[in-house]
Amino acid sequence: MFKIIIPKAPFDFKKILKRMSSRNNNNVLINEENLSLQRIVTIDSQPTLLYVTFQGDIDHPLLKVHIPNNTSRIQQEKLFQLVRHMFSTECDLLKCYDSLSGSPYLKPLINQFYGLRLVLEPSLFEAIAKLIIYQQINTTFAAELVNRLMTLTAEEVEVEGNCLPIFPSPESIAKLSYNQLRRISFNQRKAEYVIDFAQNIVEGKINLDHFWKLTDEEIIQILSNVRGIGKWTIECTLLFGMGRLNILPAGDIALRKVIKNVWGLKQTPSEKDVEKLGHNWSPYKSYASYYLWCSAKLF
DNA sequence: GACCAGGATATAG
DNA sequence: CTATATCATGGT
Repeated sequence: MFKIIIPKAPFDFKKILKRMSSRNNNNVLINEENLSLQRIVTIDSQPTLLYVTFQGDIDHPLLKVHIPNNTSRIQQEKLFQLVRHMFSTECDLLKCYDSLSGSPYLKPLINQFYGLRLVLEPSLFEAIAKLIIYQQINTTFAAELVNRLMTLTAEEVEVEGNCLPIFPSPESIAKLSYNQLRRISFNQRKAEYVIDFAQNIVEGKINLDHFWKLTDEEIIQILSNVRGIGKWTIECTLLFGMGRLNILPAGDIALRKVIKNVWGLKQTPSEKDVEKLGHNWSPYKSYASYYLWCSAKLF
């Protein structure tokens, strides 16, 4: 059993998968040849296999979502909604490109990444926890820390011979001790940030489900008061965790370096320089940030 | 071995 | 309000 979801065109699933592969997350199983993706998502606090394949082409895209056994209608609908959310199927990219293509620096990127959409984590908690882990250290090491964390909490589901790790729930992380994370090479602060954040969620001091109704500014207000979450993490939460469209993490070191190269600057621009460059990318600053970021790694 | 990584905080001036 | 030390490990 499966259901077809029709994303807005243009929609390039190959580029989307390539982007996901470059982030080497162990809890996502990607097959770039079949254009398929598998991972475990949580629906009604129940681990559920998400298995998506792609058919059609960039301008006539079809996402085929497999329906797991023993799921109710309501759970199925939540799963489909999650897929739309994860792959930003409803975003009007043409309008976005129209707005950004005024910049001669961005136009080549739009051609290069045409049809590439934001890829969001299925869970906002997972997105924020990972962002805290990704602060400051190089991305391969950060990905390794995430993998070690998943090994530590040891939740996984076997699917057709493949073990798919599950990113731990807030409850699961909240139970850990700082020393457990230190043993897998978290520094003391990172261990505190991640565990304390999870405890905030468990105790209900922060309600992430409520965030979807809030404006960017209201979310900034709430997250600013959380230890371990600063400007960069908030901006990335809005962008990569929630898919908000007008975010430019101007202080990000990777973004600043790409801009230096793309603009041919002598030295790396400051955060304020980047903000000035991007001030007329509204209301689609997020896709400018995203495509610049992607061009940094050449995926 | 130095220096930097898709930062944040505490502290001092 | 700006400047600086600190974190800790892996890649270059």
